[in-house]
Amino acid sequence: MNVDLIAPTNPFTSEDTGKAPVHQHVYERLRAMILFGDLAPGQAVTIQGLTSDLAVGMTPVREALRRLIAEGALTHQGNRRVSVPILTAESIEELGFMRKTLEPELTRRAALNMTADDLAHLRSCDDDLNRAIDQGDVGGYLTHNYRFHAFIYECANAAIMTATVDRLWLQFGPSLRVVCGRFGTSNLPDKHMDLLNALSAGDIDGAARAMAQDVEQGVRQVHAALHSE
Amino acid sequence: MNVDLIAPTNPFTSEDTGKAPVHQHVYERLRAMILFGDLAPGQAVTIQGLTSDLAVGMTPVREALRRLIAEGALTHQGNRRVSVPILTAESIEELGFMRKTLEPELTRRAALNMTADDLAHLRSCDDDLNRAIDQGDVGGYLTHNYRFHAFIYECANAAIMTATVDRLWLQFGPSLRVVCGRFGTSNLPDKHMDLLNALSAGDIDGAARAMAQDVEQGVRQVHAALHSE
DNA sequence: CTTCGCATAATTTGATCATATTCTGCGCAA
DNA sequence: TTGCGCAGAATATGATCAAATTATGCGAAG
Repeated sequence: MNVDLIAPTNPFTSEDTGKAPVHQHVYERLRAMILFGDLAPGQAVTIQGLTSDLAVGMTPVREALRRLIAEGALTHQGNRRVSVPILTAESIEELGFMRKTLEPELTRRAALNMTADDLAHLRSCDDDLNRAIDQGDVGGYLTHNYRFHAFIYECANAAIMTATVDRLWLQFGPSLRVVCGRFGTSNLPDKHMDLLNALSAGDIDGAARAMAQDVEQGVRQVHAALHSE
Repeated sequence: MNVDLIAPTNPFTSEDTGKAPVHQHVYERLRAMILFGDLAPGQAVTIQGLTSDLAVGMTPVREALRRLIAEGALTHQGNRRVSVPILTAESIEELGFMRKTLEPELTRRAALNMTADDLAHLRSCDDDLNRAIDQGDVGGYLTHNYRFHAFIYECANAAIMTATVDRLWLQFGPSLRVVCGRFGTSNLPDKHMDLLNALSAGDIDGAARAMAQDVEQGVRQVHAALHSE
């Protein structure tokens, strides 16, 4: 969702801070910006810039950054400088291997737990996704594609594995945005239809296979895009 | 808690004050304590306790804790309370699946890069490990077992995968200590000999298989120990 | 006279600490 | 048993110090 970066002294904002800690707010904000490509690979992130942009103290900002660095979403670029990591071909290959291993397994486990309501919700996610693709809405594509996958993994009831995969997506995010920005949303085939059909039919192996192909496609596309220049 | 401020075996004690940030020192200290079982599962960790024990401000402590929480080594126990996580049977199974998937792959990649010097060093690690086992030195066992595995994965030249596996070990650490404390070091068979032989012979598949069996044994042991009570 | 290079100054940024504020949990009393 | 208040701990801010990068100015060479 889009939250306004401006108007930090809005009196209505004091209500949302009453429940969640500030550092978590900062974390979620930055996380979304990274995951959905608002920050480009290589872009520098400064503590004091965030404190003034978000109108919060530096301690919450520091904690959020430390957390994101630990998750691989940001890196300590040399001397006291934090930036969005630029993926090398080797990094993409590693992330790809782990994604191709873990995400089909999560899909398998999710298939065992999915209710009819879950499937319906998943279908609506995919509809939103296709709508975004048709409209060439890159941000919408990234958001809904993530929600589609994240919802499946949530159904797997495997917190640690899901958290691990989430980290992989965080590292993929900025590069995915670059790919989409370069080629648009027209050439973004996915295996979501196969996946939904397999899940509906209770075909666990088929669902896992469809997910593996979906991941394979995404990884291949990013790899090709970042190597064609 | 028992935290000695002076580490005689630390080679960086002479010049560390001018080079490394305090929060990293705190992080590494806590990380070692968790990894090698100095902190028991369920044990609470307070910010103010660490500030007084380590004689540092609370900002570095907060950052170190936030980082460890992000890595899964600590958990936010309910409201504003941090503790060492207690692994459920499901968590162990998840960690086990990921370890059994990733660590053989890292072994495979390491086998391609290993030099004779690397192998010699690995052998010396294993010797230290066996010595610790013979002497019933639980702390030494945990330390050298970690070093043995960590060195292999370092040779794989796969930073992201290695970091992911490191996180898994961090989550396993405290429970491993419980197992060793309960059963001692006598019943700790490993497949390190098979692994070393396969690596020496250049048998990549054999090395991966030995690693898979080693991980399988460890996971099974922890699972059994934490379920037998 | 202009331009390049190096040394020094200034600004920016990160790291740490001390302090204030808020929230949670526990004990005590009714 | 329930409500109130107090102690303790965590969150958040601002100030201060250190380090690094950038900006600037002076001198020498072409």
